[in-house]
Amino acid sequence: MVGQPLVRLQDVAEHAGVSLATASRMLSDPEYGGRAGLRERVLASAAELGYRPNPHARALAMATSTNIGLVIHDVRDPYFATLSGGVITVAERHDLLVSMVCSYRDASRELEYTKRLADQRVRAIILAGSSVRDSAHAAAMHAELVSYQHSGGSVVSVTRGRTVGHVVDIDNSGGMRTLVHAMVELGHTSFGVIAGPLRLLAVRDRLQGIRQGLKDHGLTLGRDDIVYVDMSRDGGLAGAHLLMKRPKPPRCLLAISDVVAFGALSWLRAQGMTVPDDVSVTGFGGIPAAIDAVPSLTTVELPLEQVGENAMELALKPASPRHIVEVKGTLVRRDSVAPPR
Amino acid sequence: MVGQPLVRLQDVAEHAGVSLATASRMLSDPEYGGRAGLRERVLASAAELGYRPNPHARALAMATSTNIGLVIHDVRDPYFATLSGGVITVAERHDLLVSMVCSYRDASRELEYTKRLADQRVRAIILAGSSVRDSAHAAAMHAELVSYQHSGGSVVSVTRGRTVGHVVDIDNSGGMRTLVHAMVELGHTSFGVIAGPLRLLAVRDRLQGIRQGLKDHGLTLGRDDIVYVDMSRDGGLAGAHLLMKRPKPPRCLLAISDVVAFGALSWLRAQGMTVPDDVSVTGFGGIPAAIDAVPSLTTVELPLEQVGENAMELALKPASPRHIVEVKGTLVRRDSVAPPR
DNA sequence: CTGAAAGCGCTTACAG
DNA sequence: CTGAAAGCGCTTACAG
Repeated sequence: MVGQPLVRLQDVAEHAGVSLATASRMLSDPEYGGRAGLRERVLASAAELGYRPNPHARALAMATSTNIGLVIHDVRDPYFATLSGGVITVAERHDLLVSMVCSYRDASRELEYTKRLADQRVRAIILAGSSVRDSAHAAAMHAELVSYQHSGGSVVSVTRGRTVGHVVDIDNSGGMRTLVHAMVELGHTSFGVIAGPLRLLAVRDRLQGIRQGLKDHGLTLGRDDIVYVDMSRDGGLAGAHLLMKRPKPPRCLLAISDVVAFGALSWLRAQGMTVPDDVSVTGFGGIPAAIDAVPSLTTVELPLEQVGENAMELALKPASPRHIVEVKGTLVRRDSVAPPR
Repeated sequence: MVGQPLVRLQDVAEHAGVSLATASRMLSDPEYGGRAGLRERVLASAAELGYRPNPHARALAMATSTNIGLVIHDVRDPYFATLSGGVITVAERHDLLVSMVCSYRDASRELEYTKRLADQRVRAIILAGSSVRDSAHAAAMHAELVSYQHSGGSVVSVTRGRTVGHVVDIDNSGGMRTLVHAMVELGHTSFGVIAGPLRLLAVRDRLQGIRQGLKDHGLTLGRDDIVYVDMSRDGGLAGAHLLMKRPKPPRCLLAISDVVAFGALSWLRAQGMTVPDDVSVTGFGGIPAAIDAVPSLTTVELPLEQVGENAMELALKPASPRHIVEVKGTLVRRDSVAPPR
C-alpha cells in the first residue's frame, strides 16, 4: 500500500525532545510519573502532529489488542441483533471495538471464527449463540478456548455447559416450563411444538422445559406432536403447516423462539385461521417485535440487551474466579393465547 | 499477557530446514516458484506444528489487515441488521472479518469510529448509514476518508453525496415519489408525514420525494402535515400521536421508514383505529418484518441484503475508477393502504 | 525518572 | 530460486 508518511511515536518524541521510551510512557501510561510538564509537552506534540498510534504495532508488542470478538448465529435475527446491541454499548464505553461474526449455526464456522479471533488477540471472545452438541466439535472448541484463555484472553459464553470462561446462563428450560404451566392452567391439553435443530443446546433445554412443564400436570408429548425446523420465520411457517395439517391439530402451538412463532402466526393468518380463537401460539425470547405482532405474542421475555451488556461486562473481568450470571425470563402473557374453545 | 509459547514462522522455517524468508514466501505467496517439493515441505511443517500466523505482525509489515470496517446506525434496527448480513456473507467468502460499529446517528461517533477503523488499517470502510448534513462534520469525514483511501484503504458509502470512494446509491427520493403517486392514485389527498431528523441525508431525500410526488399531482404539504421524530418504533408512535390528534387528521400516514411505520401502526391499534379503513399507512425500506405486520405494510422495498453484498463487493475493487451502483426500490402494495372512505 | 536497546512476528527489497 | 538483513511501529525490561 502506498500512502503519505504517517506520524509515528518517534516523530512525537523528537518533536517533544524526549526519547521514544519516554514518549511511549507519557502517552500510554497515565500512572507513570515524570518531571513536571513533561507529560503535557509530549501530549502537546502528539496533538500538534496529529499522532495516531498504530494498534497493530501495539498489539504485536503487547500481545493483546483493543478489540472484542463476538460470535453469534445470525445478525439478521432480532434475538442476536438486540443482544449484540448490548455488547456494543458496553464495549464502546470501554473504548473497545467489536468484531462480529456469524456462525449461521454451523459448528465448523463457529470453530474457525473462534480461532481467527484468537489469532487476532482480541481481548475477549463472546460466544453468544447456543453451543452445538457434537462431541468432536465441542472438544475442539474447548481446546481452542482453553488455549486462548491461557494466553490471556477472556472467554464468555451465553450458553450453559461450557467449562471454560464466564457464563451468562439463560434459564431456557425453567422459562419454558413456566410458560407451559400457564398454558395448561389456561385449559390447554393439546400441544404442538415447533422445535429447532436438536444439536443446539438451547433447543434441547427449551424442549426439556416443555416436557417437564407438561409432566408437572401429568401430560406428555406424543412423538408426532413435535416437529423440527430451521430456527427462522420460514421454519415457523413450515412447522405450523406440518402440525396443523394433521388429522387432529393441536390447540396450542409452542414455538421454540419468537421468530419461529412469527412464522407460525403468518402461516395461520394465510390459512384464515384466527389466533387465539382457533389456536393459541407462544414464542420464546422476547424480541422487541413480539409486542407489535398481531395478535401480540405471548412469550418468555429475556432481557436480551442486558444479556449482551452482562456478557461484555464479564468479558472485562479476570478469568478467575469464573462468574456465572443466571438470567431468568419472565412470562409475558399477551393476546396470542386464550383458553381453548 | 502470559501464555504458552506460540509457534512462529521461525519455528516452521527451522522445522522445514529453510530460511524465514522462504517459509514466508511458501506460506503466503501462492505464485512464488520454488524447487520441487519445497512448498509441500513447508506446508507440512506448518501443519504439523500447528502454525497460525500472527495477523498483527503481518498487518504491521504490510500496512494492511484482513478486516473490514462497517459503520451502521444501529444493529438493532432490522434495516441495518439485514444489510449487515449481506456484508458479512460476502466478507466471509473472501476470508475477511468485519468489525462492526454503531454510530447511533451521531456525527461525532461516526467520525471517531471511522478514524479508529482507519488506524486499524482495515482493508475497507463501509459507511452504511446515511451521511449527516453538517458541514464541519462532513469536512472532517471527507478529510479522513481521503487520507484513508490515499493510504490504500477502500471506501464505500451506502449514501449518495460522498465525493470519495465507491457508492451504493439508494434512490430514496424516486422511491418515495413512486409511493406517493400510488397513494394519490388511490384517491388520497390528505397526508401526514412522520419524518426523521433532517440532518440525515436519507430523510431529506425521502421528504423531497414525497414533496415531488405530491407536486406532480398538484398537491402540497402544509407545514403542520409533517412531524420530525426519532427514527425508531417509538418515534413512529409519537409521530402518529402528533398527527392524528390534530383537528383534521390525515387519511394517509407516510412514515419515513418501516420501523417508524410499525410504531405508527402500534399507536393506531392502541387507539382502536383501523388500518387501512380509518387511515392508510406506508413505510420505506422493505425490512423482512414488513410482510408479517398486521395489516401487512405497504412499502418501498429495497434489496437490503443485496445492498450489503454490493457494498462489500465494491469494497474489494480498486479505488479507481469509482463505482456508483444505483439501487432502486420497488413499490410493494400490501394491506395497510386503501382508498380513503 | 529517563534512555538505549532488544524484542514482538511478520514481509520484502537487496544480494547472491 | 534462496537467504541475511532491514524494517514495520510500538512496549518494556534493563541500566544508569
